[in-house]
Amino acid sequence: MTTRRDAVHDTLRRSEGFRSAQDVYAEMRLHGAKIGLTTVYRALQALADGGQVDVLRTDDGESVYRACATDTHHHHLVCRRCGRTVEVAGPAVERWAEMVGSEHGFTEITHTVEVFGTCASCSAPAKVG
Amino acid sequence: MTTRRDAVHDTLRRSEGFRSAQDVYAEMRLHGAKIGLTTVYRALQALADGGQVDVLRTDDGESVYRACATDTHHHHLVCRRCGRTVEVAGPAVERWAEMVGSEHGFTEITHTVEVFGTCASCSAPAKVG
DNA sequence: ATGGATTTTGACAACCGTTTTCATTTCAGC
DNA sequence: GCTGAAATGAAAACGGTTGTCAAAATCCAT
Ligand SMILES: [Zn+2]
Ligand SMILES: [Zn+2]
Ligand SMILES: [Zn+2]
Ligand SMILES: [Zn+2]
Repeated sequence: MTTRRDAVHDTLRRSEGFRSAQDVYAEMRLHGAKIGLTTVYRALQALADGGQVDVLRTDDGESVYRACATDTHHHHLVCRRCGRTVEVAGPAVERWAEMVGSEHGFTEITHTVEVFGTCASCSAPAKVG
Repeated sequence: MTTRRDAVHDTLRRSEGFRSAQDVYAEMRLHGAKIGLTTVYRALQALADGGQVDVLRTDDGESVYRACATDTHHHHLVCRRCGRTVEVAGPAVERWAEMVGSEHGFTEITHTVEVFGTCASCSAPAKVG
């Protein structure tokens, strides 16, 4: 059954931003979960395949996962400092991608769109003393 | 000296789409170039750092490089079958990304946008006989 | 419950793209 | 030519991920 998969999913849901497999694994172990790294990888893959979590690649090639609140197509605005993530819709972008694709004779058009920035609390001046 | 770097850059310029380091290395060796894989990696990194080539990550985590015609900010429409790539501008997307970021209090906003599809010649029915 | 087939698990090893290391080669300036 | 700095590349190390396979858990018909 899917006890482990659910545990992984739960850990992800409790997280604010995108998390790596090793990340998730470490936290689960910290909290006393009895699970192996391999299983975490498998669970995350399965969840991603089933569309229950979103995946993206960090600049250094790590896959990171997130259990998003909405199950409809959306994109992410993520703080490059703390990882805080907000789900954003972009109807204009969806249309633009479709158009740009078909304009050049391409079909079965898909796209990846991610927005990065420094969130308000991270760009606040560091408090001294 | 930039002899090797130039050679790598040239190989890239002669290519239609995005190429991996190992890809570029293999082709250069095929054509008799005396160069090591390490140097190809270093050259590609340097070119990417200098903004002379664009980089993106394939789904399986490989970095691929392309010498684009324009040196201004742009995005790519790439055929997921043959790799044919066309550079596209998206003023609307640029504005949307900025807006979505500042709306949520984010600063120093950047974005990644890639469009994939099947190009006209790849979606043409396979010729039989 | 019981035994056996089936699935899930996880320690460990293999994989693969990339980076580091470091000894050698190349090059610029003298 | 000589010398120090920079570039090169073979080989080893690295790190995230995937494959292997035997053990453990689960299911199911009896
Ligand atoms: Zn932040
Ligand atoms: Zn979209
Ligand atoms: Zn094509
Ligand atoms: Zn842009």
